[in-house]
Amino acid sequence: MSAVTINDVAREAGVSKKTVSRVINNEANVSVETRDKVMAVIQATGFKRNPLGMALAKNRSLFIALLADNPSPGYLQKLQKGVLQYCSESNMGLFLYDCSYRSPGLVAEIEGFIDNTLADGLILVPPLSDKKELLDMLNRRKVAYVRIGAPDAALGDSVGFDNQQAAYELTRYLLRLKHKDIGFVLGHPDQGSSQRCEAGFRQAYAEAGLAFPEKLLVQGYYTFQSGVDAAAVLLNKTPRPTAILASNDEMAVGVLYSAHSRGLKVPDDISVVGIDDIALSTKVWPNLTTMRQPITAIGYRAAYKLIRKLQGLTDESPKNPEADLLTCELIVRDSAREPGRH
Amino acid sequence: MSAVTINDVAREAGVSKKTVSRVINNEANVSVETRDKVMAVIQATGFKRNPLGMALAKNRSLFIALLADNPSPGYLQKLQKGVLQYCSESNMGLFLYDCSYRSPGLVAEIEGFIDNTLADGLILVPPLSDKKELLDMLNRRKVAYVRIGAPDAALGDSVGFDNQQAAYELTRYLLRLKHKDIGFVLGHPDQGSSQRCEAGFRQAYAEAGLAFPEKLLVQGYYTFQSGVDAAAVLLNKTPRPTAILASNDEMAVGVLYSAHSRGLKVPDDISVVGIDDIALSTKVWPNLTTMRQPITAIGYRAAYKLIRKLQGLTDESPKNPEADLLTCELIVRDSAREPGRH
DNA sequence: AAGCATATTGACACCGGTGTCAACGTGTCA
DNA sequence: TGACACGTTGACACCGGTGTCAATATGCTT
Repeated sequence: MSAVTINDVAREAGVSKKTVSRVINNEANVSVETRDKVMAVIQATGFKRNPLGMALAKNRSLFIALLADNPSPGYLQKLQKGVLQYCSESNMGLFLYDCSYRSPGLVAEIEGFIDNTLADGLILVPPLSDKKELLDMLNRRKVAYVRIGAPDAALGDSVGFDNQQAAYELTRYLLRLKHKDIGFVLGHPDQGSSQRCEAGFRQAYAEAGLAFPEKLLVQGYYTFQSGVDAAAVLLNKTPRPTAILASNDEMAVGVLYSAHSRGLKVPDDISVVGIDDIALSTKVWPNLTTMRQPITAIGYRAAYKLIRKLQGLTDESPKNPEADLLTCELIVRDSAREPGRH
Repeated sequence: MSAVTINDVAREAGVSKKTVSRVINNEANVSVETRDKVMAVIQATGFKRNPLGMALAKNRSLFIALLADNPSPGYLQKLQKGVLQYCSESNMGLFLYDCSYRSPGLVAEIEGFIDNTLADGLILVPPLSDKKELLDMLNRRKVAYVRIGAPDAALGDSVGFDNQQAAYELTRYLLRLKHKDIGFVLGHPDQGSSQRCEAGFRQAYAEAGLAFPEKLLVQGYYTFQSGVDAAAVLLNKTPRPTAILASNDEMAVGVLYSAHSRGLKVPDDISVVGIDDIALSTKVWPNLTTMRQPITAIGYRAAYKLIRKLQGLTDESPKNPEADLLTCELIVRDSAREPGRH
C-alpha cells in the first residue's frame, strides 16, 4: 500500500486538499510558492491521484473501450495496436469488448458493458460502426464515440480510409496488367465498405470503357472461409478468370488457399490481390499484392479524436478533415502478374 | 442520464441506503419482505450499481488487465478471446496493455499502468510471466495475478500446458514417419517453454535410442521472421533435414515460407510441423500438422482463477490440479509425411 | 483613505457506494 | 418474568477526490 492520498499531501504541505487538487489539475490561481511547495511534497511522497476518486467526483472515468466483433483477426490486431498506443501515451485505460454483431441483444449487452465499466468513450469497429440502434443508444446515454469507417455526418465522428479509391486503383492495376476476366469477391453485404469497393471496381471498368463482368461478382463476408468458398465458385467458371480481387486480405488469402488446393500456381495460373495489408499477407506464399490501408494509424487517430473530445479539447487539425480519411497505397508483391505467361 | 442512484432506490422503497446495499450484495440478514420490496424498486427503476462508487468504498475495482508483449499474434489473439469470454460472463472489465519485454523501464511502466487503472488483478503472458522483478513488484503492491505458463510454486498461480510433452510427442510422430534428420527451431532463449520443448525433443530421441542431431538445433525467437531465418540456415545444411520441427506455429509458418521461396515442396521435399494450432496454421498451404494447445481454454481458465481469487472464493476444483496444466493433442494435417516419397 | 476588482485559499458539501456499530423487536431459556 | 441470543435495520463516518462559495489579502483607482 503505497496509498498516499491527497489528504496526506495536504497535511504535509500545510495546505487544504482543495489546493492540492488545484495543483495536480494545473488550475490557474495558485501562487508559485504554494505550487512549488505542493509539488515538492508530491515528489517526495510519490503521490498519485486515485483515478476512481476522480472519476466519481467528476463523473468521468479515464477509460475508453474498443468494441469489436471479429471479421478479420489481422485487421483487428493492427487497429488495436494503434488505439493502444495512443491510450498509453495519454494515460488512458483501454477496455476490450468482443460482441457478436448479429446477436439480437447486442444493444442491451453493450449497455450492460457500459454500466459495468463506466467507460466514457467508445471506439466502434465495422460493422458495429454502422449499426443505427447502437449509435442511438450511445447518443441517448451521452457516451462519446468515434466510428472506424467511412465518414457520415449523420452518424458522428469517424476515421477511415477510402475503400472505393482502393478498389478502383487496384482494379486499374489489374487492367493495366491486361487482365480481362477479373473475379471479384465482395465483402459483407451489411457493411458499407463492401458497396464502396464494388463501386470502385465498376468505376475502373467504366473508365476503361469495358463492360463489367457481372457473372464474376461473388458474395463474401470478409472472412478467410468466405474467401475459400468464393474462390471455389469462381474457379469453376468457364472461362476461368485470370485474376481474383478480394475486398480484403483475409479473403484474398482464402482465395490463395483455394487456388493451391486445386493445384493452381499463383501468379502463373491466376493472379490474386487483396486490400488491407495485414500481417498475414506477408506470411503466405506468394506474398500478397494489396492496397495498404494504414490500419494502425487509423486506430491511433481514432483514439486521438476520442480522447481529445473527452478532454473537451478540439481536434488540433480542424482545417484538415482529410486527416480522418487516410489514403491507401498500392503494395506490389508476388501474387499478381500479367496473365497467360506460362 | 438514467443515473438512478442507491439513494433514489432507498427513498422509493422507504428503507435506508445501507439496506439497499445489502440487497444488491446479496447479504444475509435481510427479511424476505424487505428484500422483495427493494428488488421491486430496483426492477422498476432500472437501477444499476455504480462500479466506481463501489470500487472506491471497497478499495477493489472490478477490472483486470491482460498484460502482453507480442511474440506470436495468433497466440495472443486466441488467449485474449478466452480471457474476454470469462470476463464477460462475470461482468468484469478487461484492460489491455501492450508492453515491451525488453524495455528497461518495464516494471515502472506497469506500475504506472496500475496506478492509472487500479486494475486489481493481472494476467501475465509469457515472457512477462517469468520476469522476477515484475512479480516482486506485484507481490509488494498486493496486486493479484495469474501467470500463463508452466507451473512454478515459487512464482505463483499459473495456467499452462505441457510444452515438453507436446514436443516429445511431435518428435515421436516424426520419428515414426521414419524421419532421421530432423531440424529443430528453438523458441526464445529467455522463455522457459523453449527449454522444455528442447527437453521434449531430446527425450524422444533418447527413448528411440538415437543420437540427437545437435547440428540441426537452431535458435529462434517465436516470431515468423525468426522461423524464416532459422529455416534458411537449416535448408543449407548437407544433408538437408527431411523434416523441421518448430517450437511454435508462427515459426513453422516461417519455415514453410522459407521452403516455398527455395522452390521446395511441402511435404514432398520436406516436412514441417509446429506447436500451438493457431488460426494461421489452417490458412497457409499446406495446412500445418501441429500439436494443438488449448489456448483459448487456457485464457478462460486463467481469467477464472484470477477472478475467483479476487472474489475471495476458492478454486472450485482444488483436488484437480491438472485443470491448470491442460493437455495437448496431435493434429495431423498436410505438412508432414514420410520422407523420400517423391 | 475609501472603494473596488482581482488573486489566493480553505471550509464544506457532494459524487455513489460500503463498513461499523448501536438500537430495536422477537423468541428462547432459566 | 428477567436475561440473553439473534435477526433486522438505519445513522453516520468514510473511501479519495472535485465543485461552490465565501473569506481574506493585495493592488489599483479616484
